[in-house]
Amino acid sequence: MTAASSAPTGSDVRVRFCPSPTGTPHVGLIRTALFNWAYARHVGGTFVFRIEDTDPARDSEESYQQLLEALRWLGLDWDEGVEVGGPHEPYRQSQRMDLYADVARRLLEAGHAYESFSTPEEIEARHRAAGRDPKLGYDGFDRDLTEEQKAAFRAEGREPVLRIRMPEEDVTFTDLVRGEITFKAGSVPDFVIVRANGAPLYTLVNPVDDALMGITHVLRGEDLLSSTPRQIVLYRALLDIGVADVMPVFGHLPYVMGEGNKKLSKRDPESNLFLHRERGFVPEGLLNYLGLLGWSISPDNDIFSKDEMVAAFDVADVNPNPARFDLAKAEAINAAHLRLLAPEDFRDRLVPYLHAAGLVPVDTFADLAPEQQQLLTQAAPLVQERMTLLGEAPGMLGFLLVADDAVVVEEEARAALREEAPQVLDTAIEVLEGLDDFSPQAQQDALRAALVDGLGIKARFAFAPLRTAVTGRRVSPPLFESMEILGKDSSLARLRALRATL
RNA sequence: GGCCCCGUCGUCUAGUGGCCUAGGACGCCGCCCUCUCAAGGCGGUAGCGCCGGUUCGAAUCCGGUCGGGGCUACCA
Repeated sequence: MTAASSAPTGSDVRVRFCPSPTGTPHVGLIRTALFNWAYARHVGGTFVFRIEDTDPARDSEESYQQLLEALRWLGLDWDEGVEVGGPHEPYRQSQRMDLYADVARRLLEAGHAYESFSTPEEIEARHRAAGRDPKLGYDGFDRDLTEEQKAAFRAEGREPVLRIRMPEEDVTFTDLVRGEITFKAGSVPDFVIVRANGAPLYTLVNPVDDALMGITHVLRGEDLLSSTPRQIVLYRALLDIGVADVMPVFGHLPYVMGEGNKKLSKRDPESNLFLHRERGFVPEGLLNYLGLLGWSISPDNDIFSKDEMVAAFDVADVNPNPARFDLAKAEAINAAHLRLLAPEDFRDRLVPYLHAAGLVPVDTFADLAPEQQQLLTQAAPLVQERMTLLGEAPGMLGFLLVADDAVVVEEEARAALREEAPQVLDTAIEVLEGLDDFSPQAQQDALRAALVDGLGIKARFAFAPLRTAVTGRRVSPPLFESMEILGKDSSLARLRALRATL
């Protein structure tokens, strides 16, 4: 038995992203969303965003909101689905319960599903009694119960679950990522689609909605690979009773791994999309990195934009082996995108991070006072190619945004001061005081003449004390440009302040 | 245990029988540049899990083996 696979192409392609709203968005989940989105955009198809909230015990509204925010932040727009609507509303499964009840009833009537009264304990007991492995799963005991037997069970107060009858033959399908895959007959037991209390399960609602929404390509995580034969069998039943029109093709995307050799866990902070955002990843950078997990755009380039990815992406090119989430590489990719940003764009994106650190009173550039706007416009270009994450902005630019007497000289910087520091500072103060032109070039010319040529101190040691005095740090934006932005008075005040402590 | 997936530098990958004495990126090391740190430039480090087979020729095809992973719920 082979799944039909005359896969639709071009604008007929319909893919979906259908997360359960549980917990915080996981980078692996987002990678799945990205590949679905990119594929839809690449072929000019439709990207559907559906929510699978059929587990009241685990689903939360907060998590739902986070999913929306995640996709919006990354710019993964959807054509149909929650919030935007579409021809197959509603797009939250919790609002589609009568649909499932109706399909389940028809499946039962058509004989594809049957009522099963066995408890897990009874199933296991039967396996033991027959000398079989008790972990074998459901044994098909209730497949052919008579009406009398069912009535007897009900009389005992039992309510049945609904199970799908698995065929006595192999189930084969062609995976877009992995090629042909066959599950041996008998290896998948009859599975439950509706609980005894009437609540439909994922095994039912996922294929039913895919069918009802006309999904043509199911691109999802590798963890769902083993449930594919059940889906295909159910899909055939849906085709039979007229609920489905086409069998979708499947593509199983490789896992995103964490430390060691295990799936990146939801408990692992690296899996948390928003944590990356807080640390200062830009959407361009994170998206690029996620795109590299299981896919590559070309043999000799790793840096690409969303548009470039859309132009090049095809699921068929996805690599089937698991990919390790490497934060160091992700950050390097992010740094590359930071450098690619237009100067004003980069500058604007700094503001929320400066605000979070309490360095500026508002969180958008437009709301900043004119003086601060001007300062940032001058300073941002000095740090654009020195930063990996936007979250480094407070550390890099903080000294420009605090009062002269609020500069904190870090221990590391003070410890690096050498014995000639007092002399260097005295000389520098004298030289700079006499300067009318406070441009970086003028400062440098004058200071070099006095410190390097005059005192015979190497440039790297001559300027270090000034850097420490002005910025409080051992590492900072270029010194002379920084002093220019601060202005002569402020710069001198800081130089004198450090000198006074030596 | 059963079923299924996966196996190229430390990591992400390119590679679809000869272009591969295996290319790129991150990391790491060295040098250059340099007011710090970056960026940039140059160079280096390091890999086809193993064994058979097919072939004139295999990272690429086949078989086996070993290793890793996932699933095995009235979760999704």
